[in-house]
Amino acid sequence: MEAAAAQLTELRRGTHEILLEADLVRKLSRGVPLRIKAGFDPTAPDLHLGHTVLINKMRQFQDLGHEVIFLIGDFTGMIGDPTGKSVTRPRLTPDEIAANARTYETQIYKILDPDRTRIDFNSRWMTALGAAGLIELAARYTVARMLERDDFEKRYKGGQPIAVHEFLYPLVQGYDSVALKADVELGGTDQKFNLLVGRSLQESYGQEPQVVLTMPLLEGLDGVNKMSKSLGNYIGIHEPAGDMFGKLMSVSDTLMWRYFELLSFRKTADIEALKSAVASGMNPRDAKFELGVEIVDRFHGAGAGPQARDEFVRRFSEGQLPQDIPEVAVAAGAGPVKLVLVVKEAQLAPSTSAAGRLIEQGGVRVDGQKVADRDLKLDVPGTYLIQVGKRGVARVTLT
RNA sequence: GGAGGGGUACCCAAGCGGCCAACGGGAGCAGACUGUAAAUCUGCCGUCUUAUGACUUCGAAGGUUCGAAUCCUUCCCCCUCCA
Repeated sequence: MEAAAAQLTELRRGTHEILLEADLVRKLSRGVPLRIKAGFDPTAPDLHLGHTVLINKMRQFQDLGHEVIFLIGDFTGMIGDPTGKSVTRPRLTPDEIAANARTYETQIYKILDPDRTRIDFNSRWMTALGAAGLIELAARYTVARMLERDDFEKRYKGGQPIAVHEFLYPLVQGYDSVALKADVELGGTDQKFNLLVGRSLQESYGQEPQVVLTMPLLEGLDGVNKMSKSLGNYIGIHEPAGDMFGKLMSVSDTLMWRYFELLSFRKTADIEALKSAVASGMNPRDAKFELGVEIVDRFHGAGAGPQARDEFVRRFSEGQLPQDIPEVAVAAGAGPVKLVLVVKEAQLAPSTSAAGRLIEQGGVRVDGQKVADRDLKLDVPGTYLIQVGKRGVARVTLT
């Protein structure tokens, strides 16, 4: 195992905050593998790159020789992390939880080492704790300290309701650390309060308090908002290699470095070298290529990255047609059909009106020829190569 | 319980009897420029296979009117203040 100082340098990368860093150094110096804990929602996982920031950090701990616990909060899921908006969630059935856990596995093992990952569920100890245990747990924290959490504080001062059970969320999450004897707990910056409760509860139960390490929320493709599904500015880890690569390429040069920092497994020094190469004339696009290749390789297997890059160059830099052109059959009936209808039927536009607009704007090509006439009709039967915008292509056969 | 404000297209937000398919901004899409960068500029941004046309849309349902997102009635939902 590497020296504590060397480990710390890597661990600091991309990290928002480490509390307390001195504690971490002390723990690392013992040369014994540490227990790293991070909690996840039991609801159906559909991870995007934003989520992987935290998982990457877990991976980093693994690479440094530590033990990682991927904790699924099936018990806390009943409470729902308090936001003031969310209502208590219905309990998932054991089958649903098991299914979600399996989905998690297929996703996280693209990043984590299965041999050094433990998946656990907090219902394991929370159910056993019972009502009496819960009361005992609740006795270890005060309302005043609970109200330090800023959304509680805001709601309390603002006269918004806070249900009593909402206080249980941080307590249960903290108790997980007690049950697991966690050395370090990872979480997003928004988790800071909950993570700190864990520290305090561990002390109360006579344990050495965990180190809290928070990771920033990754900016989405727009570079402004956090990456999230609802904002549509995300890259899902299940997306096809081509889409994944393309989306990474569309990221701004500034954001690219942020992605390198939080998503790449390259050494920090490598990234610095790349940065100075770009500063002295390297095409930023080529640096971005490297990022894209690394990420696509990770989620689609070695080799998929270079392939996606080559296809990207062929397709967009050289303007050639893609390797695989979807074949679409459209039943057109008798006589010539309007192109707008064909475009709609081939799912290249949501409606004929939209297809018409696209034609007017010069966004539609048939067999490579730009179409100018909105009312253009195609002969039936026949096969046509139809292109819409930069991305939409299909070989459409009319019958 | 009392007083008041509001619900408009993906989001924010004008409109308050006809000129409204509905101002403006954001997002999105297409085009130009490029490294499919970003930024910028231009255009589009309800639907409909026959379109100076029809149909659907302004919380819901009714009503008044030649004509309503705009007026009236009832209902549903949000928010603010007082108790």
